[in-house]
Amino acid sequence: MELSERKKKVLRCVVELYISTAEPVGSKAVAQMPDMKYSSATIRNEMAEQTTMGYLEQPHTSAGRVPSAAGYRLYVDELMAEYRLSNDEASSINTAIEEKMQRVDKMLEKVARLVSQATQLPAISATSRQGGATVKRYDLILAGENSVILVVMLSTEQVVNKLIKLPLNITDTDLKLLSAVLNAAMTGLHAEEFTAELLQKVMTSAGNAGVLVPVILDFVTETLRHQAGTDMAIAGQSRLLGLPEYRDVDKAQKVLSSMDEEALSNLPAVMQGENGTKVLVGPENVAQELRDTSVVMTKFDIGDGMHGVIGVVGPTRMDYAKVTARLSYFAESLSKLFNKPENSQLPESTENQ
Amino acid sequence: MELSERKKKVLRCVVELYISTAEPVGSKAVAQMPDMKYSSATIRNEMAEQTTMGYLEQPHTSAGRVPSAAGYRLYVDELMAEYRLSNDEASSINTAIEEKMQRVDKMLEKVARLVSQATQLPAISATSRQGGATVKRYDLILAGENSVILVVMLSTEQVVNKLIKLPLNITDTDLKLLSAVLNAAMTGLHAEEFTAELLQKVMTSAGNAGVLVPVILDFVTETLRHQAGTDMAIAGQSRLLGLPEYRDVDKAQKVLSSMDEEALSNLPAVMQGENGTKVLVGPENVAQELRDTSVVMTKFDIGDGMHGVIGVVGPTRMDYAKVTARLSYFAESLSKLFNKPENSQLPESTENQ
DNA sequence: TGTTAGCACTCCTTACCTTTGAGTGCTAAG
DNA sequence: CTTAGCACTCAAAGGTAAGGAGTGCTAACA
Repeated sequence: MELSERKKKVLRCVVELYISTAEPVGSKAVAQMPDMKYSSATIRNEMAEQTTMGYLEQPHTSAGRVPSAAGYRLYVDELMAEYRLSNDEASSINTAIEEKMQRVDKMLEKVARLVSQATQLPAISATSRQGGATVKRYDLILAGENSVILVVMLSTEQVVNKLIKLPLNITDTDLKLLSAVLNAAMTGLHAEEFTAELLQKVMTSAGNAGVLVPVILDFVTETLRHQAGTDMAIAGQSRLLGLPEYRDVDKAQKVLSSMDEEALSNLPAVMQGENGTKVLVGPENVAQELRDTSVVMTKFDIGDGMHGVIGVVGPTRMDYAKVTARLSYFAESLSKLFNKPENSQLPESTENQ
Repeated sequence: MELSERKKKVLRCVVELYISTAEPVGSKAVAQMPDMKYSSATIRNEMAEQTTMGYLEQPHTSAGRVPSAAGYRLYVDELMAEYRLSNDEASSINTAIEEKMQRVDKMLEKVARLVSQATQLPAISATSRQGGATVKRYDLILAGENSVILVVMLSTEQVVNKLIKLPLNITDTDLKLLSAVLNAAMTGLHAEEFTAELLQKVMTSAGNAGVLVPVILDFVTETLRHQAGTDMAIAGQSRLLGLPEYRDVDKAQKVLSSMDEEALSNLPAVMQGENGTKVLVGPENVAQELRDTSVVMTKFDIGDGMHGVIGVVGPTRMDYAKVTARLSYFAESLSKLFNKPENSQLPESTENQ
């Protein structure tokens, strides 16, 4: 069933007025909108009808209307005007990403912080991967008398290292052998393939430096397992408190602590398969605590089957157009960044001086 | 000037009652405390006197008394009974630390989370170092056709790495030369000593692989600066909202956002030199936003001139005895953990891409 | 038939007033 | 020096009234 043009227009006005004022919207206010050609009485009828249809709600008889979850849904799906980022916004996002992404190990944290800044809402960023990573190569560097640096390159092009202290002296030749053995026997394997038998086999053939094998294996499996899991960061939680709907401390606390906990760590799972930007309006959230909170999230590509998710949490009354636009742009820029490694840091900025 | 025994006893009662009830304390309530041998009238006089002395405050004429900052100070310094952790508490902290500290790069985050759990307050954990780190050695590993792994070992024995993609082919010999040049010219330097002239000099003498120098230099300075600076994590912010003093959303927001921002990143600086556990009561905090919030923090040792700080943020009315006891125990346990090197569970490792 | 002006009605919000009671300071007696 | 007694203070709680934004409905109008 399609709604009439007028219905759509009115609903859209109500949603947008409510988004910007956070107060129930009266027929008069709608009538006063620039290109609204109807009187408040007509709009009153319209709104009454839409209330029975379930798109609007009335807090009490003599109050204005507030969009229902269904109303928001319709708005997001059909009525929302595409928000086009200004060049300023776009380039400020780009330069922010560019500046902050120096250290990848803090990546998630920084992304979350940036997204939160851009949207003025609490933000979450997370990574997850479909399959498991494997090891691509091992290198061993003798560093001083009795320590060796293990450098491991993963199939994801990520490089991790570990400093290992040696109880006894091991020569460079020993390390060369060990390294050769490792690269021959222990590459291309998933976390669960590092078995005790493999350990035995590698240890015996690694000769003198074989004592290092258990430590190395421990480290590698731990790393791979960690890779497979989900890592996440949260930023800007305090922004929630600035919003009128969270003047109610209990409400705010529920939302914030469900962010703190794992309640939202299924965020990447929700995005499984999906592409583009996903909006969960209020009750569409599974978690009970988020019943009157909306979540907007989007995926970005890290390459090699790995992807990340960024999302924000806010009141159902949030500026979906702006938020989705900014989030998508972020995701796009991040994807570019990660998939263009030669270009050391810069995602192609649309139109930057 | 020493206070009389009776004065101390009364003050202590007031503080402890207020800590547990969050309501202004009346003379009657104090008189009813188990070992209080005076009538409410006597205590009334006592409290009136302590009010003029500045240890107590009266929200309004007909209300009970609330400890002032000076009152808390006195309590913390002299009156507070040492809280002894039960075996249960101690061992649960220990097992928590042991279980969670698998990966060092997430260490801060996990410590913060644990501390927050143990104290039921928002917690911060941070690391900082006294001097600045320097680079001890560079290694370059050719990894595939057109990428090279830079491995940098710092004076702190920390190892960091970065994968660099090459636009043109560079031979192993080129890298050997570059590596030699780097190790000769760019070790032992602090972040601020990496000047433009140095860059020029190294670039010219590095021959073919000289193009890599700017990237390397960028990475290294950023890393050193990062080392010198403070790294920190926050957890459990939402717990603040459960406390009656932060029912006022504006107040809560001020505190939370000053945690989010750098306002508290001077936390390690505050601990500079100091040892043991430090309590900052309300206005003793420099930051304006924290005027009616207390901070308790303590240092722990990571070894190699590096130390960490853990702290919690809460209302001036907080259970100082419990909180300081738990915090100290945490710090102690962490110090032990970090200074037991054969316990190989804690590699100093850094991930990079 | 769709649109609009008018109007009575609803009911939340705000302000103001009163009551209540916990807690005080002071005084006088023990 | 301590304590009982008492008048006083003032925030908190509750109740009432005025104000006003917004509605639904009806009737007139294009």
